[in-house]
Amino acid sequence: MALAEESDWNVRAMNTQADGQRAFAGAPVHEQVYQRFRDMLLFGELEPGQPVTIQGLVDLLGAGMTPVREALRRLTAEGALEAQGNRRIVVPQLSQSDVLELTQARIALEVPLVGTACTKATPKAIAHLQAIDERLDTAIQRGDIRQYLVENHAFHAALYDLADAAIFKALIDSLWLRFGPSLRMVCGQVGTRNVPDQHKVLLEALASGQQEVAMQAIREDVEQGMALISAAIEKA
Amino acid sequence: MALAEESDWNVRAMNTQADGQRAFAGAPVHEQVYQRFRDMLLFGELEPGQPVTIQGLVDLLGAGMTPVREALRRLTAEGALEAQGNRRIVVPQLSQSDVLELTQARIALEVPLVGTACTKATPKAIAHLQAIDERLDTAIQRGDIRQYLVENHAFHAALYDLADAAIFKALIDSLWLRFGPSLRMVCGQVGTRNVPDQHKVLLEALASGQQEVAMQAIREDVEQGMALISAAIEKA
DNA sequence: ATCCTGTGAATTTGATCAAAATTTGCGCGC
DNA sequence: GCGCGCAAATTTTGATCAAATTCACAGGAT
Repeated sequence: MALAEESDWNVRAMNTQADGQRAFAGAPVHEQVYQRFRDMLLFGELEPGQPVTIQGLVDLLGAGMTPVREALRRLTAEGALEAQGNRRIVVPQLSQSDVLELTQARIALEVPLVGTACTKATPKAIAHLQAIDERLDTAIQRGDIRQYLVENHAFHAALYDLADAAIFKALIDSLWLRFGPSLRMVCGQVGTRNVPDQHKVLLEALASGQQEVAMQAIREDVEQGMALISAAIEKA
Repeated sequence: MALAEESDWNVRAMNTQADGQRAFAGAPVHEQVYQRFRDMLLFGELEPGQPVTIQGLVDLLGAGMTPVREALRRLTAEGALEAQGNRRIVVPQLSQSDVLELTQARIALEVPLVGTACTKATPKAIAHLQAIDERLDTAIQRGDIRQYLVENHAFHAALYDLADAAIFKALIDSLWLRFGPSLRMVCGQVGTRNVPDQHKVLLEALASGQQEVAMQAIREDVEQGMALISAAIEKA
């Protein structure tokens, strides 16, 4: 399995140390496994079609079987993983119609959410978004695919947080998990340099409160991004 | 303590089990637990705010701990249950802003999906929907709240199945799970007789291929239904 | 081609450990 | 003498694990 092998992730060791107040020190193991695997899906460390075995994760992360099970079940419920009827779990492979449907769903949810975000944007929040976008540009110039994916996700996440709409956010997160694994294919074929985005337009519209412009910008951002995925699938 | 209430729904649960869900006989236990609890949420057998304990389900469903855990983890991932930071799980209580957001999300997803369904509706499928709607009316006339909820859900599920859009369907299912527990409050206060619906308009529009009319009908159906929930919450 | 069987993984259970909530009990002030 | 609050003990529940069981698939024998 192609899972990254930096797992000095022995949870037990960390917990038996001083009862640390660190980021995930107190969190349940199943939560840690979930977060870790979720990042791997979102940031291109797993390939579509790749089988995911419970045993594999148990061995790799040094965690017990039950927490791994729960994390996988949770990800399956979110559509991030696909349970084939027969006890097998795989990273989903998107068909062209899947991509089309994902595009429509993203537009249906993200466009109105940006509309809401536009009415609640503060100068401070906009500055935060700009800072993320600058790091995003830096990652592109360096050709750092992984960092690009991280910052791009952070940008959208921060944007949607503005709207203060937990339910929309959860639905959108679910969608991102579905196409996350396909992004690596895109970057592998297109390269990060040619990735277009509407972030600059969006930021200006947010700053000046032009709701319609912002909504059109996110719509195009979504369409462009998903079109890249569609093209990448076509070639493969 | 909430033991009284818990034993209440648990008893009901055992009764429904005795009635026999042979359809899931061969399915894994965690799947069966999931289906059962999901039905309980959707069809008003659980109250918002009610605590859900793992061990309670273990004892009363006679299942092991791991399958129950997995089912609950899955339901929390779908937003059907709420994990309070401290290891406790409860049936979520919707605030007014939650209801508003749910309404917007339902409209954002269900309206376009009905648009798609409209282009794919066959006479046979429409007849099926009409059959469900008739059973729904019968349930209303008999004042059978549970059956009304079942048929209403079946109607919408069959409608969305027409569109053949698995991702939209999954997102919408997630939303239904969120407001399911609140429906009982609605029926308890309003009674089933006064529940309005746009199903007749919708069916005619489907049959004649009037896409815009169908979309407007589902929009109003959603708005009316959610308005009832909003009103019920206001009184409580 | 069908059936049998071996292998490996998923599923499930019961036990064990840890954390949270509840109750208990004691000292203190009124 | 009578509550009141805080802290320790109890008890309930959740989290985790290791072992036993079940299941699906692959290869070989009939």
